[in-house]
Amino acid sequence: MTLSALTAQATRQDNFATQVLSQLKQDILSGFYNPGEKLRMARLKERYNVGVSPLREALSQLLVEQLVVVENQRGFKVHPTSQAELQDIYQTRAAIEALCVGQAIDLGDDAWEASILAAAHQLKKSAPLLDDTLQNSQQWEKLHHNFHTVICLGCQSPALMQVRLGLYEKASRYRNLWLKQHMVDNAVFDANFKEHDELVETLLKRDKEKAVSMIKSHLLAPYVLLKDSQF
Amino acid sequence: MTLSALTAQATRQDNFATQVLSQLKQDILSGFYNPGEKLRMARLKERYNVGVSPLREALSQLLVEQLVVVENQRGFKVHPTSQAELQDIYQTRAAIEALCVGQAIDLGDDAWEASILAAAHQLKKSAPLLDDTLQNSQQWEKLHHNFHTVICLGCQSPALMQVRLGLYEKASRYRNLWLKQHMVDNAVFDANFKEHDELVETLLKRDKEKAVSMIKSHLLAPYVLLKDSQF
DNA sequence: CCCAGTAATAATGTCGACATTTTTGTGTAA
DNA sequence: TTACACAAAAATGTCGACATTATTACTGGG
Repeated sequence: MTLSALTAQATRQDNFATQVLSQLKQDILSGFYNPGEKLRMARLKERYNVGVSPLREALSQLLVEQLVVVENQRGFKVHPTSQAELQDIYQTRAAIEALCVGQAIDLGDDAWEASILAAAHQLKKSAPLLDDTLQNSQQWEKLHHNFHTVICLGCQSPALMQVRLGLYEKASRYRNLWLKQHMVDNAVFDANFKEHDELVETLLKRDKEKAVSMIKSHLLAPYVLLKDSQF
Repeated sequence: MTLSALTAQATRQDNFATQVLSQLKQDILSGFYNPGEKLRMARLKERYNVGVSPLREALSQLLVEQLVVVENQRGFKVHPTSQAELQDIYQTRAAIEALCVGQAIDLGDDAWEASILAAAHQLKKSAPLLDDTLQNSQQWEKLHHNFHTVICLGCQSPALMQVRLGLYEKASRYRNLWLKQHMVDNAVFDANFKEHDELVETLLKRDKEKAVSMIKSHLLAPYVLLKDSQF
């Protein structure tokens, strides 16, 4: 216990289940495990260097987040993918994030506007690196997500933000699976630099209707690419 | 294991964690445990007749649903309540359910309309019993929730329905805590029988704007009562 | 050759035990 | 009396072991 806790450079304020949760989630979202793949305990124990108890706790949480499924006495599997779920997730995500943006425009203050400009700036600065390594691509995606998160934070609703995050994660799984399959990186989705500038402008002008509409199409753009793929 | 599994009349297709999850959730939502109350393992083991493993799995799931909180090495507590969260939950719930209703009006078919009429009928039939026992009151609340669920099902989005359910549950916790505190039953909230009739009519007419508006005010009505209470 | 029934193998779900940490209780000194 | 240090008690988090259940392999009959 002390051994692996230290080797894993664990903050002592997290228990094993919490650590395993984030690793396991990352592995599922990144496509390390395939949809529907059986998650045998022996293998998981070996990979994450923990016993079954923390593993089952982590898997239980992923169960609620619908990233794994369970059948009694038959263990855990990675949540299967489907065209129907892909569509549901992307469309619902667009609707939810549109809701966030709409409320943010009503409620956002000066600090909100400032944070948007800051996030947009960081995003733009990292854009030139896009064609570079996978790591840079992931870094850009992180900034991209941060940009949208900051916008949504203006809605001032933790509940909405949490729902939004869950949908983002599930969508990112489909995106990652697609990227893995097609051997390209995030850059494919994000040729729309201009959209961000225009979005910022629209938000600062508090043009609710246009901003909501832009967000929806912005988030559904990747779906158009993904929807005809095989998962 | 076999013993308690049988005494609890357990369907063999559910493991202990699943059974404990529903009981524990029910106990939290019903207000059996107080907000912020410490959930000591010894007590939980005794109450639910299981070991720590299934308990921790169930609690892990409630953690994701934000019905409990955890601090490392200090165990689990019931999620605390707050005015801020009360407001966030009720307002977000209204927004989400309005979204469901809006989409349902766009997508709902004949079967959807029929199911609404059926649910409304059942609800109306059970209304006369309202002043009766606590059990009838809970039965009515169940039918009431079913009525709204059926309406929302027209949106044809499992993701949205799941989000909606989570918010309903959290809202119901606040409602139950309030009821417990004020020593009255659900009937207080539901003097609005006419609203249901009018809502059905509006839905069948596909008057989206009016239906969305009605749902919002319908769901926020209890909040007006709750918001000035002490939790 | 293929299928059914059965034995073996493997994997799951649960509990009890142990080490670690937190909390409680007690006594001493200022 | 209050504050602090230290000891005792309790509670948490984890693992290994065990019973139960599912899966695979094998054998014999059709």
